[in-house]
Amino acid sequence: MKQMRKVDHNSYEPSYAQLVRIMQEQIATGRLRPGDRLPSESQLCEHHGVSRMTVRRAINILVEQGLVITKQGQGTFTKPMQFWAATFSLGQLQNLLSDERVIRIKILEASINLARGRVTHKMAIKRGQRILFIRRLILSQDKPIMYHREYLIYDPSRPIVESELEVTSLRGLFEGIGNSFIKRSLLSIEATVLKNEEAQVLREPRASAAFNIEHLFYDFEDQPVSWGWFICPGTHLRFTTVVGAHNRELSKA
Amino acid sequence: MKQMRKVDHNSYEPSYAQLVRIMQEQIATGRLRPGDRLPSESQLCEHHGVSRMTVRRAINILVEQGLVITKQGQGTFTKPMQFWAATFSLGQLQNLLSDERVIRIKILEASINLARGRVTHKMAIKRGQRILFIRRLILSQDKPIMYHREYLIYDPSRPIVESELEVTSLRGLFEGIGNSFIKRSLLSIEATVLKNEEAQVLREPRASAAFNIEHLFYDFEDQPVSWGWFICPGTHLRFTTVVGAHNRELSKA
DNA sequence: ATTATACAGTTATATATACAAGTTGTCAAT
DNA sequence: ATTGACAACTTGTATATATAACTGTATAAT
Repeated sequence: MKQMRKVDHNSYEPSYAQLVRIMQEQIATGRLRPGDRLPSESQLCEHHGVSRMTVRRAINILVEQGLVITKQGQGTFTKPMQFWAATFSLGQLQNLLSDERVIRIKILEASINLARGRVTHKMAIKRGQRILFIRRLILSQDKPIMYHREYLIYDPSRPIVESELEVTSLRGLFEGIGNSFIKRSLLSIEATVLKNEEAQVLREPRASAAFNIEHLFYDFEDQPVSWGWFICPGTHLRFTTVVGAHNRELSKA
Repeated sequence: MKQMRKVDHNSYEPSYAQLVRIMQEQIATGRLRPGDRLPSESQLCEHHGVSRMTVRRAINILVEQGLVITKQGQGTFTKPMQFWAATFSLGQLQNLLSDERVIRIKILEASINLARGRVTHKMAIKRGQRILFIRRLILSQDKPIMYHREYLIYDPSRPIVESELEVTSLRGLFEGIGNSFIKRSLLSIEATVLKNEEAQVLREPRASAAFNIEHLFYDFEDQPVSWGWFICPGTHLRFTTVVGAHNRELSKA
């Protein structure tokens, strides 16, 4: 406790945020080792000259970040690094479209088909019902980097169809995809090797590695409205993350 | 506001948790559409008969879940589904080792090599320095499901070496990996195709798809202690997630 | 020895209050 | 018409207080 920095009440940084940083520092430097008990909330109050609510707010943020756990009646303890807790964000896809590069979207096909096979099951429609099928190629500097195929419910009363076709930028595509008509989405990522058609379209070597990101969107009536896949060659994409004690941006919570 | 369920003060469920569920429900059912403004905090206080701090606690949880955003001076608004916000957890690897199945770990090699090439760079050691190299095969029901190769700092004063070798269960492997000596870890996932040796070891067809999970562990002195890869054939692994408005478990925050 | 009770210390929940800070609209003065 | 001052309303920060729930330990009764 002696060697712990104190909260500066004259700083512009809120007390709770300072407290979070101080505790993060204690953990990252190893002054608090995994399994150690933190000073109790009342001790922290006294040491830093803040109220208990402020201390609790800071601790809650640490809990949220996975650095500590609280046990009622016992105390608050630092957690060992949890390998399993690592998460990868799809947001890293956005790295592919750094703003300097020119992103274009080329519509390879837009046709109305009759549903059959897996589509009927996935989108909860009857066999033979009409359905819109779109194939898109996403280009960066006129080089293909992603291949998107998608089935859409064909319903003239829903404006989603027209807007989907007009999209010409990747950002626009995803804004269109995650638009106001969508309540939630199921996503899954698989590792695949490029099929012949995919390799040809993407101008990649046959049978090279790729991510397959499948998406299934539901509207507010819990009806599927879109089912599709992004094929991203492995040469362009890599998901990275850091897990454990380290300085991170402070999410206001 | 009229059709909103109220908090039950006689329930065992804390008020703030009830409030979170109620607001989640409002969003998921579409009574609150993306972009809509929530009732102000004071309105929610009055409607539910709770204090403002309780309302704020509930709203903070919704912010943390990515369902709403708050704008000082304006209000709190529901967010449209964010495609980019989707995250995939490594914890899904644990599905591979459902407890019914017998998980074994077979050490294929454990040798002391002289560092050269990328290893020296990644682990911040000098060329020619001695380094431990381990190859492991993770088996489920005696069928190979993962292939792990790892470089470890060779330092007799550190007990990590012996403990790493004794690991015989997958859970133990990861607990050993994420042990108290590790402060943080860099992880990255790539899509690859199996090389000949990998395919042979894993008894998979040549050139089939796989995930390559690379890890780089640091100790509390920020020195690398382990660098390695898990090769997971795509047939065994798939990462899934749900994004948007849906009922989720309530993380106490 | 076992069980029950009391107590101290801890986190969890909830309220009431005050002020700071940001946004928007109103209204008067220019 | 533009500007500026101000009021009204919003979320953000922080304190003070009270009570509940849980854990572990010490003590007393059986």
